[in-house]
Amino acid sequence: MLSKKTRYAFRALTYLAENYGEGPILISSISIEKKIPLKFLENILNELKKADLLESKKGKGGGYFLKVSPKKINLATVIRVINGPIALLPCVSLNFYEKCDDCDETHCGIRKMMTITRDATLKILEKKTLHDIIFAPV
Amino acid sequence: MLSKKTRYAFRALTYLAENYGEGPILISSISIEKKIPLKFLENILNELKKADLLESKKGKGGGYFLKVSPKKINLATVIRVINGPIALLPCVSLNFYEKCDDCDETHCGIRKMMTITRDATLKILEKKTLHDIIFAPV
DNA sequence: TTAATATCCTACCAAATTGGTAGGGGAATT
DNA sequence: AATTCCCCTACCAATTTGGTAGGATATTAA
Repeated sequence: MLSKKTRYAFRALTYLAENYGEGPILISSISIEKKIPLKFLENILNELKKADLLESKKGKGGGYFLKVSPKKINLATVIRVINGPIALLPCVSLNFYEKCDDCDETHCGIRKMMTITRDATLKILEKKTLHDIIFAPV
Repeated sequence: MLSKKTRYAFRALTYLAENYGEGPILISSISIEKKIPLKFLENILNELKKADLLESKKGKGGGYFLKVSPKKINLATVIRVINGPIALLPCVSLNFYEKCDDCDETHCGIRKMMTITRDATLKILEKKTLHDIIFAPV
């Protein structure tokens, strides 16, 4: 399951995507509009910025805004930044790989099944973007 | 990510699947063979039994064994019993549904994307069984 | 140049979850 | 009756999660 933090991240990003191209948005606006605790949100937006998804501007007229178009930010990227691995096992993760002890990976059947699962999941999450969230058909 | 407990469960079930039809297997055998802490394993097997995946026999010659064929136990079932929901959000879960506050579900774009993701994941996890883990091709 | 504005950074904290351990009770088999 | 083995309850330490608090730092406008 995605953490509450990740859900906050998606809601904040959705808001920024809806206002893409309209200049910086205040943290406090996002906080109020999307009902996310302000200081917690600060942290989240900062992480997204360090991951190069957002840019920020300080001082009056400042705030946060998407660094690239909503069509170029896919869901897998967001999840990896805030939530962590997408794969169900560390030994199957592409971005957070960890060897499992007591397991010959080339012959591990569990690993094979989880690899297939990961690929199916990624096929969706890497294709869908913030744009798809906003303009999802009813 | 799957918990360590779930990984233990899969390893224990794999072992039982390999010995399917050969009578009860001792907890202690599984514990030693698969290197799982004995008392922790007791707990896991008991949960799997309550979920109707295993049967047990007490007294001498007793132990645990699969209730049905390895081909009839799919991975989604195991994960749900030990790990919990498969969906990435509670409001998208089929077996552990919870309403999310401040969210009109019929219009929530995030929810739509997570539903698609869930379906793609389930398509694999509900089709693959313990049998597939054992006889996965190299 | 100074005041106002807004992000950034560090530290702390409570509650929940995870991954166990300990010890005995009770049922079945020989 | 003795043994074997499953079953149940309680406890515990470490980690993660979901925050809060307070100030430092950068930018802009007057």
